[in-house]
Amino acid sequence: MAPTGPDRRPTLADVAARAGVSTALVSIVMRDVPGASAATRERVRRAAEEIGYRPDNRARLLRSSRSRLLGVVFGVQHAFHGDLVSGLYAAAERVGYELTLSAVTPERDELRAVAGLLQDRCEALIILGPQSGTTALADLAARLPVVVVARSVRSAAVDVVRTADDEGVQLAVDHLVALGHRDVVHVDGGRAPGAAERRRGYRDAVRRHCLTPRILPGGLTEDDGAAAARALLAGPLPSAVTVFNDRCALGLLDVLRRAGRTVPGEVSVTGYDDSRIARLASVDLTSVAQDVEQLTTLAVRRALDRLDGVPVRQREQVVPPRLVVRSTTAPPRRER
Amino acid sequence: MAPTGPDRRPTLADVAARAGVSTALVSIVMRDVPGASAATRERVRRAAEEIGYRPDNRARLLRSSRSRLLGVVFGVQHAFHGDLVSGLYAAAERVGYELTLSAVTPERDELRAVAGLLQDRCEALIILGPQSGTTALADLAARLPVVVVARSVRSAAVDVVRTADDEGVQLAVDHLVALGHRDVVHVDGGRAPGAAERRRGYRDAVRRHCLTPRILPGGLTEDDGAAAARALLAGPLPSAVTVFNDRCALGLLDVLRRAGRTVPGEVSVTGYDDSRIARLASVDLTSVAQDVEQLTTLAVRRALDRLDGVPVRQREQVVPPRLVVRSTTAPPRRER
DNA sequence: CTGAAAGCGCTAACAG
DNA sequence: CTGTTAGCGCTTTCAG
Repeated sequence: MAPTGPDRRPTLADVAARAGVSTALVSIVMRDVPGASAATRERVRRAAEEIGYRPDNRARLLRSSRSRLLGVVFGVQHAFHGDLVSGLYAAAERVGYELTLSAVTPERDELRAVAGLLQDRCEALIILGPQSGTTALADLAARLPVVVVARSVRSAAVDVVRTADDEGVQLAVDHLVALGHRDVVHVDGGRAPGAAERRRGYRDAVRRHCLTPRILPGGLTEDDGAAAARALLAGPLPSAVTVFNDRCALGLLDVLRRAGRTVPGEVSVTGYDDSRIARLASVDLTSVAQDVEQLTTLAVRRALDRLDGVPVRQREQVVPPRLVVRSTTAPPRRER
Repeated sequence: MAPTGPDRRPTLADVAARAGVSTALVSIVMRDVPGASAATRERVRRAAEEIGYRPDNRARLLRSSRSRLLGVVFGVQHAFHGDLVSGLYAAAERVGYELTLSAVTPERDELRAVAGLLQDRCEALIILGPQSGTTALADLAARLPVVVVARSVRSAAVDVVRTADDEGVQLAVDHLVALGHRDVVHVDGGRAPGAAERRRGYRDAVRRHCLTPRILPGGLTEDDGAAAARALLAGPLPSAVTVFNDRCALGLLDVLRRAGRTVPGEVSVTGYDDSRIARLASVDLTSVAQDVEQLTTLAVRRALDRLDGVPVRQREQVVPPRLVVRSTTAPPRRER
């Protein structure tokens, strides 16, 4: 017996009528722009309050040419994307923009996620670690500014904001070598975003130290790390391992320890992402941190610059990573 | 020197002009509703295609009374919320609704998340594991249908779809007792959504088996589990532990194993959520699974029922959980 | 089956 | 400082 009454949501006109002014005035007051006396302002505000008025975003956006809306495509599974989304909200708010989110799920691919945002008339798109191919992204960028975060894209059409992933792994390797390790293996991320850069960073760093690179296929999940650990256990253990990301490192750690190998006693291990899990007291994984604050701020700024037609020097902005040393790395055990 | 040309996005009118028909016809064709001949349909479609027309959601929503939009509030940190969002997308699509997401982040509270959705003229709200108080939710429900997922709320105003969390822990306890355990401890979730129910389920089950309940304060993160494990290690170890959720169980497992205790040799452990992490080969945690498909389908359906004024029997819909037995539970070691 | 016309709720020019 | 006047792009009567 729900009263399905005529309780239409109050509109600008309702407020105007109640306050005895024109709708335009109400609009001015609601948007906090100059053009109304303090007295009127107060009266309008009260009227709006009394009837529980809330501006209609849709109508507002429809009317104004700029929607002040940024579309964000993110993977609902990726913990790191969660961090990025948090940062993006903050960054967007600082510049007076709103975010509309569109998730990529196992059943909902990037194409669909993007399509939804396009219909919402976002001014620009920020895509986190996209899986789409370069051409698809370029096509998209022909329609509106596209900023890709946390993945490098070889296309002049899209902007990229990413961490210097090669540098990140180099930091890890340098740290291990400084500790005295001479036998450092890398477990990679396969075709995941950033994996190629990290692999390269590893190779460069190892060569620079005149050591022999050895790369094991990994991936981005704990299972991939576990598999890599089993491969590692099949032969003589290296003294240190740099792993593609924290999740993978976790799986690796787990299998290693179950096999009775001590970390960092027999093997030192580094992860990547400085995720919450790495910070856990019980895990306490040495890891490479990405600067979320920086990444998100730059991404939003770049989107706005494109919208404002600000000339842009570098299409790709690379943010330096930071090594967070914890307890999974230590000097190698002396064997003699 | 970006050509800020007059390349306005094509509108209905543009398509109409190109196809030599009226805008109304185009609207009909684009929405796939009856009222146009196959020939016209084809012609309009081609015209739209040629100029790359995309309907403007905002305008569309503004004009039609029903937005066919469901607002979803979720925690960007919670892995389980990610699963729920995936399910909600699918469920909404099946009934011809769209989702608009609004994230709760460390800096963006539920209130803000909800405010954003209200402005977007969602028809109803689906809130995942809300932290808001009952009164706040009730106030909200006075404005539009509110469906709360994965938390029970004592209010006649909002609908609830949740797992029978008490039953879930009971399943775990029954399983452990069946294995022969007589000393089962529960590590709880404090004030987290569902924690009270799980505590109660534990207590009931233990009493039913004529055992003595013992509850340790826990929480929802790995660190909480680690702390609980340390507390546990301070005294004689129980033979089994049911933990509030998988993350917490993970932290507990880790500390236990580092202390040299074997699982499930000395202690059996169960988690809750059947998260990806529990399924990892290297973790392989016995856990209670929530039926995401069911939860999300019911949530969407309930929202629609409210919108359609369908009379509703039970405000709260409770979905049975399922125990997934893995390798962290086994018969207790005989001690004599 | 098709087209003309009237708004949805709001903002942006103006003119008073 | 205030009010009037046009629409934003679309859907929806209602005639033809």
